[in-house]
Amino acid sequence: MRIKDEKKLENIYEATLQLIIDEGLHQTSISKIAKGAGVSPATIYIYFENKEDLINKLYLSVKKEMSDYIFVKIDNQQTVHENFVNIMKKFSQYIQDNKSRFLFVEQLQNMPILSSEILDQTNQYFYPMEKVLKKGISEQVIKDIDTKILFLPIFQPLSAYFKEQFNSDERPKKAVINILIELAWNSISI
Amino acid sequence: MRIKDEKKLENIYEATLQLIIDEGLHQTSISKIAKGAGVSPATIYIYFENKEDLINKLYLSVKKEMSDYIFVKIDNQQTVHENFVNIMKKFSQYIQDNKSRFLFVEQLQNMPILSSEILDQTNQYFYPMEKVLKKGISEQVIKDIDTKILFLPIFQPLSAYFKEQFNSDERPKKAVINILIELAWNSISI
Amino acid sequence: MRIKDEKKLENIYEATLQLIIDEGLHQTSISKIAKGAGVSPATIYIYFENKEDLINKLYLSVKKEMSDYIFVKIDNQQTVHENFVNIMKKFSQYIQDNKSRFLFVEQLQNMPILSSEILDQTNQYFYPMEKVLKKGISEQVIKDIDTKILFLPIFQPLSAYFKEQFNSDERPKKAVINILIELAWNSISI
Amino acid sequence: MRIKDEKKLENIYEATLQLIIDEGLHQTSISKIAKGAGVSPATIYIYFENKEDLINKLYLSVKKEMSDYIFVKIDNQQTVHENFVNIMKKFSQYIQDNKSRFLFVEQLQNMPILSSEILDQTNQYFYPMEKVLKKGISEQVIKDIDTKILFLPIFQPLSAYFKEQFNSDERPKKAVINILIELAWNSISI
DNA sequence: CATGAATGAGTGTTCATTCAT
DNA sequence: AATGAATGAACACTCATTCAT
Repeated sequence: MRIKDEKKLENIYEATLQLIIDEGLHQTSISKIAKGAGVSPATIYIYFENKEDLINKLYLSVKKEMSDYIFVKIDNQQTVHENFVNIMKKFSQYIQDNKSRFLFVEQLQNMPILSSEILDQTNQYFYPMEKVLKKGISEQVIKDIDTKILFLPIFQPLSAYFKEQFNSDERPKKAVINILIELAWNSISI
Repeated sequence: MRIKDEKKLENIYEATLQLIIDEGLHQTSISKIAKGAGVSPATIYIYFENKEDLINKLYLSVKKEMSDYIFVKIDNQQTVHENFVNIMKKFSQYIQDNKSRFLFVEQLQNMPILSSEILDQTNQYFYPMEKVLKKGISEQVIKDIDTKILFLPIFQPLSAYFKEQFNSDERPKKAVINILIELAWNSISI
Repeated sequence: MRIKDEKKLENIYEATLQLIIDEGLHQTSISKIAKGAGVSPATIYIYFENKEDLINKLYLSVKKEMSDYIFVKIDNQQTVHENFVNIMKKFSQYIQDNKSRFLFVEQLQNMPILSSEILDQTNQYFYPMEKVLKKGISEQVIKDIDTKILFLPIFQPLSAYFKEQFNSDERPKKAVINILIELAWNSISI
Repeated sequence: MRIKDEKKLENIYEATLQLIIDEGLHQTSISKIAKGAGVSPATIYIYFENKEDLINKLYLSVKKEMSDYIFVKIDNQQTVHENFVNIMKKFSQYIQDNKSRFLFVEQLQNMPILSSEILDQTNQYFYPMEKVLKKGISEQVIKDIDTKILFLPIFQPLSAYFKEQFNSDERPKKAVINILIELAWNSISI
């Protein structure tokens, strides 16, 4: 028996991601993915149950990679503000280094193709930031508001900025990123 | 193009919007739209060049309606803060009263099907808010930052909140909305 | 608007029938039918809901044509035996003149693709023979047995004979046909 | 071909038979058979040349089993009529005890997938009945007609009855079976 | 202006079969 | 002998669009 070719799986993921950000989900067909990955359409069905399953698993894998990068070793010695800024910088760095992965995630985020199980799972990936926020609340540095709500002014403006820049083929500006991080802090801090 | 039957156009728009939010763009076919609108597929091609054109025009029309509602008569007698809060309340009200229109706009926002001309045009609809911000800046109530950037912490967190609530079939909470408006103001004010 | 082309429907029916008797139902694909009928696969879906619907409607139409031919004007003046023999001769004649239609019906007869509604409907087509049998029973010429049961020794041996001959590419023999008709009468008569 | 594992062959046969009567030939794929038999698709190609070969060999094997059961020890002491009735009862008994095997045989009987060699071979299985008929003819109990023709009124009506009952999920009735055996005898006897 | 008929090209998925181990 | 991986070709069906009326 032949053994599963890990490279093939990687190729399928990569082709899917590229197609979705280039042409949109509704133009991304299995046969295009197969062509892009250099495999037969039938091969995709060895690795995934169906198209939906492929998209969901890819989404999960990208989100995991993303949060692994962003939340690597948070220094407990640092102040909450320092923690906050570091995470935001990592977040920005990841997006700039992984434009296509970021755009992929943003495009799929609110689409019915993603199962709620997958969405729940990915939300948990951001737990480290939650911990920092709770520490800030207990230290009375951050407003005492449900952390789920606090996440919104933290990540949404910055994400939207990157999206806008990428969609108009402009490079995100360091100065603006810093401003947005500061505004986010202004928003949530006491 | 001369339009004979305004009602037909309305039906096509309505059917398209419903289908897109119910089943997603990639399940929304011309023939389904035609069936939903009670017209022939061929009729749609009298009103629009092609599917893309239909989607773009619908997007534009919804955005226009939205901004018309939100920015109706801004009172120059009021303070900048009052203006700001009023606009944000209108914005929230519109979304709650027009859930499907809002979700439609959000779903399409980052899709390649929208032409950049359309996106530029819709951005201009938010000019009235820009005016308020500029007044605030000159009065040294609001931080002196490019208004385009200021828009991000203002609208993104609130929009994201509504999306999350709607997608998980929960009603948006008045208290949370007020908090988010306040956080937005904290973010941009001096 | 174009009007439906009756010739196209005829072509689709004919192509389907030929394919099924030549290659069997499980080799008869929509695209082969389309090719055979000189239309696009999509066109078939204008005339029929799906493949199953096409097969069922074709089956119904052939059975109808068949029974219309066989049971045309049964002479009430004649004896039951004369009626019986005439019907059997017509039956044999139809089969010999319409080999492909007969084989089509025989091949589909016991397949799950036929809905029970269709089978019920086609059974009713043989009502005229039932009338003759009932007359024979009341005249004490034919055994007093449920007509549904009587149908079996009447039609099954003859049908099987034709099938065997056609499948081995031999012409059915007049003498054998007459013998089988006689045996059928021997079977059911008192 | 040397067969290592007799159990595997049995499983493949059984899975094929079940699938064909449950879902029909055109829904019965090699991979479904493999799954049902608990083997790899590739394994099936060790035992059989291809799908057609598998179906033909299975058909042959079922027919053989069937005739072995029906024609076991025909008593030469008994009259022809007794021999006839006994065979018919065995035939009926087998069908009732082996509903799925019977339906499988009937479903395939007139399909192009069966090779003519196979069909010829299976016909020979019914030679014992032929012997009885010939004895009856020489004793002038049975009409002097080609035995191949005599087979038709003997087996066809009864088979058709069982098919009808099974297909409409009704149990065959003992009384009807006996009537049909009697009608068959009426048909062929002098 | 408006229509339903018509279509070639495409969809996601499964097929019978072969390959490499 | 036996396997799961792999595949090109096919499947039933739908697509966005155009045609003829």
